[in-house]
Amino acid sequence: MLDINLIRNNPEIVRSDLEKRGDKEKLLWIDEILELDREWRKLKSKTDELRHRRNKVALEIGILKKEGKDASEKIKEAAEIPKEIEKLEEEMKSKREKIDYYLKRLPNILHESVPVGEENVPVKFVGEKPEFDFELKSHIDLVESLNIGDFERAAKISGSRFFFLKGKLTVLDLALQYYAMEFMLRRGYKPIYPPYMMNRKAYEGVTDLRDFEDVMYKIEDEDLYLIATSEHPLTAMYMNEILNPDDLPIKYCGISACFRKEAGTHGRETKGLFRVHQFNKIEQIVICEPEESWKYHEELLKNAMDLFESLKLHFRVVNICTGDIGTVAAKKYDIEVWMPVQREYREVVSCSNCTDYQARRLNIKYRTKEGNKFVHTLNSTCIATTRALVAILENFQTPDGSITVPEVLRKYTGFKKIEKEK
RNA sequence: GCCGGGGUUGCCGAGACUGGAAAGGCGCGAGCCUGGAGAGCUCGUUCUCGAAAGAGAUCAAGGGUUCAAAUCCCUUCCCCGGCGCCA
Repeated sequence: MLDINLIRNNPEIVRSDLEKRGDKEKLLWIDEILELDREWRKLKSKTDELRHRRNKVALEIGILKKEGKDASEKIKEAAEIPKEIEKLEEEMKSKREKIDYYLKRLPNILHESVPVGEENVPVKFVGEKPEFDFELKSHIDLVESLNIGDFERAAKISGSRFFFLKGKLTVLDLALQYYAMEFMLRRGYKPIYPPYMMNRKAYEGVTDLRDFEDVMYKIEDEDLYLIATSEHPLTAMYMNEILNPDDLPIKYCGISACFRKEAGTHGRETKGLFRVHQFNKIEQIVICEPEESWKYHEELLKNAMDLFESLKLHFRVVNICTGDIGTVAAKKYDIEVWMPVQREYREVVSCSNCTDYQARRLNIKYRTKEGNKFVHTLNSTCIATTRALVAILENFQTPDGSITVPEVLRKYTGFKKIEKEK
């Protein structure tokens, strides 16, 4: 959420940001917000005046009664005021609701380095594109031929985009999680398990409202939603708190399953592990003072890059453009791993600096000499196991159809190779 | 799920029965004092509107009663204790 004061005092900043995004609809909102805000403030000073009078009279009644004098005149006067207040309050409420509607939907102010347009800009390439002298199998074919997973039966009981992992592939998934957790632990990030469900109020603080409908699974008859990523509970956990600056930065390594509806992607990649309704993810979270957030944004990216480099996967980093960035992040990097079967770079990591956008919605502040200020929140994938598994299966396959386990994971799997299982 | 006790400002904590200006302490900040430090004293320490003076809001959340609610009534959430159920 944006600061209403920013729109009041520097509407041109907000306008030029929306122009950069090419969002003509929301551009029109600014004047409307300013007008509603003017009206709201007028009503506020009127109602405050009425309240002031009511409070004064009520106090006088108290004094008269204490002295044993007749207060019926004053009581009659005071009884009239609440009706007037109520009328004005209704008007104020409707203005406020309209302002909030717009405010909640206005996107964050972008960092100046965000590329304008529909093209993400590659900023870094790591490793070499691998060459293969045999015919490659897709990860789906590999899973099925090695009997290390089952898509058909998962579809039978749960629907498409669900999966069973079996045997050594299950072990590999857990090995990735443990390896990533330990990797982050060594870099000073505290491992943490969040609740897998969260209520609506907390959810609205962390996510884009349109995503909310397309992505979230709702629990029937409960005010609860399955988390789409541990970023959400781990950021929302400090809702309505004022943090001690000595406790900052907070660095977490979230470990959880993630649940996503993937509405609006019918027909695209309905089978396999790439786009699924449920997967495991190790996430990086930083909550820090505003002055430090750009430093930590680079740190989060570095952590994820180092991890993928240690797995010996070839990837590139892209700076996400205005057309793709969404409403919450001020700047976002993706890591895209080379998938040799599709001959494409595909997203495996998303690394965002949300600046004070989530903090303002969630009301998370920290104490400073100049008063309480909003913190900055950042998040990045460390590893989402299913997409990493796709990359590993396709990049580490051998001519005989087996899979070589990446060196760094062997200590956790206890085996070097995945061959056809019974 | 049932019974009982709770939720007050950054933290602790009084006020509730009997409605009438959110006590006191700690922490933090500014100032006075000091050769310096400490102690002591004074002021400040949430949000909103306002150029300011000032005003309003705020006692878990929401509603009700009342001229007036932290205080009385209702609903919901959360915490603690006991009982029940349970991997």
